[in-house]
Amino acid sequence: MHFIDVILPIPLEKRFTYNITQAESEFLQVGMRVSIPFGKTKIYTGIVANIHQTAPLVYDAKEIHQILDEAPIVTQQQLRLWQWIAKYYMCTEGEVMRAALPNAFLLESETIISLNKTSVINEEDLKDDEFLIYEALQHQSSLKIQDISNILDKKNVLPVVKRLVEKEAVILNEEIYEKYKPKYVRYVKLSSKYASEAELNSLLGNLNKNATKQKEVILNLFTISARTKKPVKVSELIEVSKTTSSTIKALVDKNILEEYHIQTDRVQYNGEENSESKQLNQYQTEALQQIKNQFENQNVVLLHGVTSSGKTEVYVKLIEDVIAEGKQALYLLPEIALTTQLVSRLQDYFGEQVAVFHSKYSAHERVEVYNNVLHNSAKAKIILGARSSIFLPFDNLGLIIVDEEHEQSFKQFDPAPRYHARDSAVVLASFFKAKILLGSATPSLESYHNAQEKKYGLVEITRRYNNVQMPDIELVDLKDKYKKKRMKGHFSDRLIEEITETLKEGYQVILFQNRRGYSPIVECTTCGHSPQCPNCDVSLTYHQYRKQLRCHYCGYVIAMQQKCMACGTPDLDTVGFGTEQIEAEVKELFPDFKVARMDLDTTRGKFGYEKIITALEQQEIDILVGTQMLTKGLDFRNVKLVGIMNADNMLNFPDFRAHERSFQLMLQVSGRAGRTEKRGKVLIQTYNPYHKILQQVSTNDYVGMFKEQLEERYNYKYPPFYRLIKITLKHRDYNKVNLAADWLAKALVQLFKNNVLGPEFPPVSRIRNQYHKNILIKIPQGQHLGKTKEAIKRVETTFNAIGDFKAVRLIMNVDNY
DNA sequence: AGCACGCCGACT
DNA sequence: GTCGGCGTGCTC
Repeated sequence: MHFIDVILPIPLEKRFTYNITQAESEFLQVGMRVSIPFGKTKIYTGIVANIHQTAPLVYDAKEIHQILDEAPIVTQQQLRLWQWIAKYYMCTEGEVMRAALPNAFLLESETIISLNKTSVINEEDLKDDEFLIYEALQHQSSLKIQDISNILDKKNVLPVVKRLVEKEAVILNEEIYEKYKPKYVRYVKLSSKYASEAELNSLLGNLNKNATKQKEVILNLFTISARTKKPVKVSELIEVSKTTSSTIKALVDKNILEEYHIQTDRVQYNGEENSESKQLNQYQTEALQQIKNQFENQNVVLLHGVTSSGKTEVYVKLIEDVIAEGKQALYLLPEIALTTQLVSRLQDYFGEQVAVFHSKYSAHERVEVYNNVLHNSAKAKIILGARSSIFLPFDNLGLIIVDEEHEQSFKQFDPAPRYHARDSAVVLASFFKAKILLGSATPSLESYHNAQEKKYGLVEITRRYNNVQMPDIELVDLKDKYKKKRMKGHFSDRLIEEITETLKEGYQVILFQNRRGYSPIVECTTCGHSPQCPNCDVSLTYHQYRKQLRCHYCGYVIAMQQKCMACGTPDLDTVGFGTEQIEAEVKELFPDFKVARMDLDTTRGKFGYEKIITALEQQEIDILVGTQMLTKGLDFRNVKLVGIMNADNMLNFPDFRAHERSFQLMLQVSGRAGRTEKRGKVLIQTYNPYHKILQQVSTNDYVGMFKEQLEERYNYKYPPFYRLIKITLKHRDYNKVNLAADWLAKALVQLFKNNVLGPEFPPVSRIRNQYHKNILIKIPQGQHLGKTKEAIKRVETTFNAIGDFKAVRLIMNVDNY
C-alpha cells in the first residue's frame, strides 16, 4: 500500500493522506501537483509533501483523482520555507501555499451540467425553473452553475439542479481546468509552392486583376521579412498593410499563405543589452569592498546609504559577481518602488537575464516567470520582485538584496500568511547559504539595532552621488503663521515664496500630504453630525472630483449630500484636508502652472502610476501633489523643492512606530529634492517645530533618532527588545466579541502575566460590519519564541472548543511591525 | 475555506 | 404549506 500526504490550499492545520497505486508511487515525486477529491463534491489541487507506506489508522484514505505534473513544480527548499513561515507566522501550510504559487497552478473543479441522454423526460413533470434549464440545455450542450444562476436570475440554484438530477433530466460532471495555456503567436509565410520565381510572378499577375489588397499584403510580407529577417507575425502584417484578418484568412484559404504558430513568452524584453555597468565613484567602491569583506564572516549586511548615494550601482556590481558564478540573484523591492525606471536600468546592465515578478502581472505571465526560475533558465538569473517573489522556486540562489528594507509594506497584512518578506528572505538565504544585503537610507530600528549588536554587518555611504548636497530643510511654524495671518488656505507665506521662486527658475515642486481625498470629514455646522459609513465605524471621506463620500476601509460610496442627514440643514462644512484639496488650492494659487496629483485614486489603472511618473520626468508637470507614494525610489533630476504640508498628523499617529515612520517618510520625501546642480530645499509645515523628530529630520540625524527611539522602545517594552504578537478577534456581534476577548485575555494572562495588553478596540472598531478587538502579547528577550507560540495555539484550541466563541474568528499577527 | 445538512421566518 | 436565510460540523 502506498500513500501520499498532500498540502491543500485551505486554512486547515493538517495535511491530508491519500491512497495511491503502485504505479503512481513510482511516478510521483514530492513537489508534484495532484488533484484530489475533497469532501462530497470538491476537487482541489494539492502538493505532494510526503510519500510513504503508513496507512492512516482511523479513516480510509481516498484515492487521488489525477496527477497534474510530469516533474515537481515545488522544490524541497520551498517546502522548507513554507513550513518555516507557517510555524513562525502561526498560519497553515495551505495558506502559505496559496500565497506562494501562481494562481494558475491551483486548479479547482467546476460543476458542469448537461442533459441526461439516456432517459426520456416528460416535460410536464418539470416545474417552471426546471423547465427553463432543461430547455436551455436543448440549445447548449452544457451549462455551468454561474450560467444557471444567470438564466434563473437568482443566487442559490443548487436545489433546482438537485431536483433535475433526481428526475434524471440532467447529469453533473466535475471538470478541472488547466488555467495556464502557453501563448502562441500566429505567423504566416508564403506557401512553398510559390518558391520559384515563375510561380510567384504568375501569382502576382493573377492577383493584380481582382485582388489588389491581397497583392499588397504579399508585397508587404516580402518587405517585412527582408527587413527583419525573422518570421512575420500576422498582427504585424495586418498593421503594416492596413488590412483586416479576413484578407489574411482569404489568402490562407487559397493556399497562398501558410499559417503557423510559435510558443512565445508573454513577458519579453526587447532592448539592446549594454553590459558595461557604470563606473563606481570612490564612496561606492569603498562600500562595495566593505560589503564583500563583511560577507566573509557575516551572512546579512545592512547598507545604510543616504538618499541618491547610488546604492543601485553597488547592488549591480554584487549581482554581476553572483551571476558570473552561475547563481541566481533575488532583488526585493516594495511593490510601489518597482518602477519601469528601475526595471529598464537593470535590463540595460543584464539584458534578458532579468525577470520581473509583480502582482500586476497576469496569472499567465507569473507562471512563465515561475517556470523560468524553476528551470534555472537564462531568462531568470536575476529576479526583480515584490515581497511574494521570496516564494519562487529558486534552484541556486547566491544573493538576495532587500532594497528600502525599512518599508513596512514588506509585511503582508491581510490574508494569511502575514509574513515579513525581509525577515523571511533572511531565512531563505540561509537555506541556500546565500548572502543577503539590506539597503536603505533610513534603516528600520530593528535592522540597525541588529547591526549594532553585530548580528548583521554594517556599511555606510554618507555622500550623495556626484557630490550633490543634501537638501536644506526648513521648519515652518504653522501656529505662528496662523496667528500672524500669513496663511493662504493650507499654504504658509514661506511655502508660497519658495514655490514661486522654484517655478521661476524652471524647476519642479513636490507637495506631500499624507492623506488622500478632499477633506476627510464633512460636518454639519448646525448639529455637528458627520456622515458615517454604514458598515464601518468611521466617518466618510469627501472626494471632490466625483462629488462622493467614500469609506476608505470597505469602499462604500454615496453621493455628496446637499443637506445634513441628521437635521436636514444645508450647512455642511469640511474639516481637515487631503491631497485633493491641496491640489485645488495650488491650482488657485498658481493658475499658470501644471498641477498633478498622485495618490491611490489617480494611480488606479494599470499604467496610472507610470503615466504620472513619465509626465513628471518629461517636465509636463510643474507641481506634483501626492501621498507617501511619492517617497518610493523616484529619481527626478529637476525637482528642487519639496513641501510637507503638515508633519503633525503623522507624528500623532497612535502607534509605537509613528515617530520612526515619520522620520523615515520625511527624510525619504526630502530625498526627492535637489538632485539638481542647485541645492534642494525642503519646507516642513508644522504646529510643533521643536518636536525632536522634526529637529532630527532637519539635521539629517539618523543616529540621533535611532538612539532616542531605541531608548523609548526599551522603556516601553517594544521591539527590538520585545517581540509582539497581535491577536485580533472578529465577529459581527459586538457583545460576543467582548465576551470572547475577555475570556481569551484572561487565559493568556495566566500564561504571560502583565505581558498581555488589552483587549482593546482598535481606532476603527467596525469594518465591513465586523467588530474587531485586539489583544497584544509582548514576548521578552529570553522567552522561547517557539514555545510561546505553541502555548498560544493551545489556548486557541481551547477557545475554539467553547461553543459560544467558535464563530469568533481569531487572527494571529506575529511581528506586527 | 467551501459545502452539505438542518432548523426557523416571509411569501407564492 | 415552500423558499431561502444562515448557524454547525466536517473534510484524508
